[in-house]
Amino acid sequence: MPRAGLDRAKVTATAAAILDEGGPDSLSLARVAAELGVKSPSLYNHVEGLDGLMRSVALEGIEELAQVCRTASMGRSGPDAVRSVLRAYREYATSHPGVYPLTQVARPDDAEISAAGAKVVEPVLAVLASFGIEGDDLIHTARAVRSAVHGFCLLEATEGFGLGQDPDESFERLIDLVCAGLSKEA
Amino acid sequence: MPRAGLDRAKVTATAAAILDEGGPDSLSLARVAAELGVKSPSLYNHVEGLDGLMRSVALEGIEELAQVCRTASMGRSGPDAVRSVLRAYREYATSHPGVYPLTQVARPDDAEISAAGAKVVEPVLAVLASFGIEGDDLIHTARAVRSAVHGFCLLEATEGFGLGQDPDESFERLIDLVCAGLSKEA
DNA sequence: TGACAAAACTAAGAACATTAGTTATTTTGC
DNA sequence: GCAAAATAACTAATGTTCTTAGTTTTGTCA
Repeated sequence: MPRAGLDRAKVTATAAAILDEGGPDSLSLARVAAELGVKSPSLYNHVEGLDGLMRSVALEGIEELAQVCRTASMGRSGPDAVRSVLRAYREYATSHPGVYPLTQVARPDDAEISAAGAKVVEPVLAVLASFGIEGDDLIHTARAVRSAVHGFCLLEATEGFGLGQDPDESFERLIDLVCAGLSKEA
Repeated sequence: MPRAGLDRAKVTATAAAILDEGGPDSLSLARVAAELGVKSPSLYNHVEGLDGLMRSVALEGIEELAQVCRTASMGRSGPDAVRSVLRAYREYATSHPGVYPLTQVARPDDAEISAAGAKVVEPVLAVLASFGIEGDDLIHTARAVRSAVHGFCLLEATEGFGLGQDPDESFERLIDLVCAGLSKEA
């Protein structure tokens, strides 16, 4: 029984790769263990079962997504900032089709996850504030914008759009629509 | 072995109820069978396994959703129609939190599901056409609007919004934002 | 070097989906 | 009304999975 040198990060990364590769149903402890050359009970030394593993993957994904959005918002304001952040958000979602959906299931009783989620919303709030929106307006508007981009990414990930028109073009139009709405709002 | 008098519709309805009651992970053949006073292999006489059952639930849900949207769009146009259809859509989603997500996973190779899905999009297209949008614009705009409402419903179903502000109010603002964007577009 | 913690293992259990083969009950055809 | 065919339930069995418990090996540290 040579030691495999695993840790939480390696297990989580393997799970994320399987998820992005094979879709939501492809993830199992058995699969992860096989990938790592180990038997599934061994994973319990690093991760709290399947639920704990999925939580780890989600947390990692949320933090990456937050980082991406923060970077995209830096030094920008107005429609330019909206475009930049939404594009970056979608870029993350499309390049992590298996992990992304996990990042969007809230666990109100999990402080760590909630805190990470707040970091995703932060840049969005900042961008909207640059339109002069504030207070309750800010929350409602942020929910609307988040809904739009989230819905788009999910539909795209599940092939929900059918064929024909270019999704890239559709997404640019979605940004246009959001910006138009925001300008009228302010 | 008294006969239980099952058929596809009863099995599907039971599955839908379980799903709406207990969430996505609560559905199993064992659970459905227990609910119906039967052993799980018996369900195979009515439904093609778990996958077939989920497909049945999805198809039923899509058809109901299409009906709801069609009704809401009748005799209306412009922002009034947008408001009516989006509200009806959300109303269906919130009252069927377990079934709704199933209605939105596309299966490009399944003609029956695809056809039913098209019937949901139909009223949306009609409403947007009443803004004078047509051609490729129509498709792109429909995708954007659908993304927004879909994303909102999913986030709401997974408690993604956190507490504080009233989701009803947020949804009305989303409608406002969409309408503002559409007016500017046309 | 010897003790202890960590990480792997084997074994076993429970829940599930699914298939095969069997029996009872409808329904249909005459 | 009755025999035959179709239908719907069942039991039994297999394979997969997660998970827990207990064991053994490996690495580290005094």
